[in-house]
Amino acid sequence: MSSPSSPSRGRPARLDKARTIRTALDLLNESGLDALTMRRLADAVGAQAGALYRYFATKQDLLTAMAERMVEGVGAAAGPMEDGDWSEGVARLARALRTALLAHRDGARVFAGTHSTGPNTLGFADSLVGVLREAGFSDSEAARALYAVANFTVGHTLEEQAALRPEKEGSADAGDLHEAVVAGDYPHLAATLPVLTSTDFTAHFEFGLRLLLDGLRAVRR
Amino acid sequence: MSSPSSPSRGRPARLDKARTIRTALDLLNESGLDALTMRRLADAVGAQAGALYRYFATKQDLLTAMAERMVEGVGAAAGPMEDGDWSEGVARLARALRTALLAHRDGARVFAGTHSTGPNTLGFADSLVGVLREAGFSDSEAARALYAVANFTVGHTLEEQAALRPEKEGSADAGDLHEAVVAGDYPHLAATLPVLTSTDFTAHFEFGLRLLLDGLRAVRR
DNA sequence: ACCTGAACACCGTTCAAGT
DNA sequence: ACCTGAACACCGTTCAAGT
Repeated sequence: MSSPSSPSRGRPARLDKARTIRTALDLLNESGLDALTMRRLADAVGAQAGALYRYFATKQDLLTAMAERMVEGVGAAAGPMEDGDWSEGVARLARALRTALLAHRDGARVFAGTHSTGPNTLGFADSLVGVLREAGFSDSEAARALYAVANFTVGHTLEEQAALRPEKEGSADAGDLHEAVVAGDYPHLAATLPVLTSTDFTAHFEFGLRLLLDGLRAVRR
Repeated sequence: MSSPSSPSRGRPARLDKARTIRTALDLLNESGLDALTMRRLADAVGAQAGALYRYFATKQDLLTAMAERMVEGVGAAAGPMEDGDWSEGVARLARALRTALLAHRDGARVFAGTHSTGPNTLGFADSLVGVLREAGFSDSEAARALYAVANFTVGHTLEEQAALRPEKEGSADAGDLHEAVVAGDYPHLAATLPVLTSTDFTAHFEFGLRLLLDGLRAVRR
């Protein structure tokens, strides 16, 4: 029933999977994904790097477990769906996903780089598809809408966290964009530069989300 | 006028930036992003790893140059915009971006991980914003639509290339998803499983793109 | 001016050996 | 059963020295 260890005799296992994942997420928040190494995680958890491989076959495995834990609870964000405002239900789920990813430094990068099939990730997907199916959308419309909303949300949050990252000498930021647009021949970008370099990412996200929801309204006829 | 080198006397520079980028993209196609190391690239180009740093300050710099080169020409995809079908213009640009990313192994990953302010990237952005502004959209609508379309397209293609990647023992694929959905309690995912595990990514992409375009139609009143 | 050679400070992963 | 210690085969990056 329990794996990889039962609470049997012998040493009581100084390492356990859940605590290791929590520590890894703390480390992520403190130092970012690039600084999250198996050696540093082992240090933080009080063990040697090799010991981590008893619980995670690879680093990718660890990252998948972190991604799964990051989206805990987002599937419940649709709320009680009695009144049946499907578009508000979808919006709430999309916002909850973005919020969950934003809650951890480089959260979107971790999530985009993994493919969890755990209950949190699948629970989110099931909720979103469920809201749409119960609103009368076909199976294929609902499934494809899930992908559209999820891919937009992850793509957006990837950009958002990249833009908010402390620019470490040479990595392009909003200032570079401004410079390049002014220097080059981009009349339309120049005209829209204030919006393009705006840091109101919530407004950008809500605009894209509205496009998708209005598009879904049009699909339903 | 020329940097970092003028065609002066001395050795004629066995390395040059453009050729190095081309070789890097070839290497990417052959072996994927994880196998693209400065040492292997140096090998392929007939030099020592350290020599690459005369042309690229960091590996991130190289990746940015690769991303910029990958999207060469996508800004011209809107076509001659006399007739003024803005939605077809936007659609063509989005499709051209996806196609350009798909043309290189891990193309979306490289693109998502960088922020080029080069002429190809900005040319694409200027074209997309231009199509919308000339169709009567406001500056902020056009700018935000650019982000929505680009973030969706990159997010989608990231997923598409991840799904198509050769599954190397343990990385989740469509089979794992099927298994997890059937094993767990996900009624809506179970019902839509055939669509969810479909590999017709063009259909998925076109559906999401249509949502965005229909949403934009609704915005314009 | 351009590149080599060699080093520095790391990585992820494996596995015999200890307890 | 669980973990350590040490190794293996790498990394990105720097920089004196050569030509």
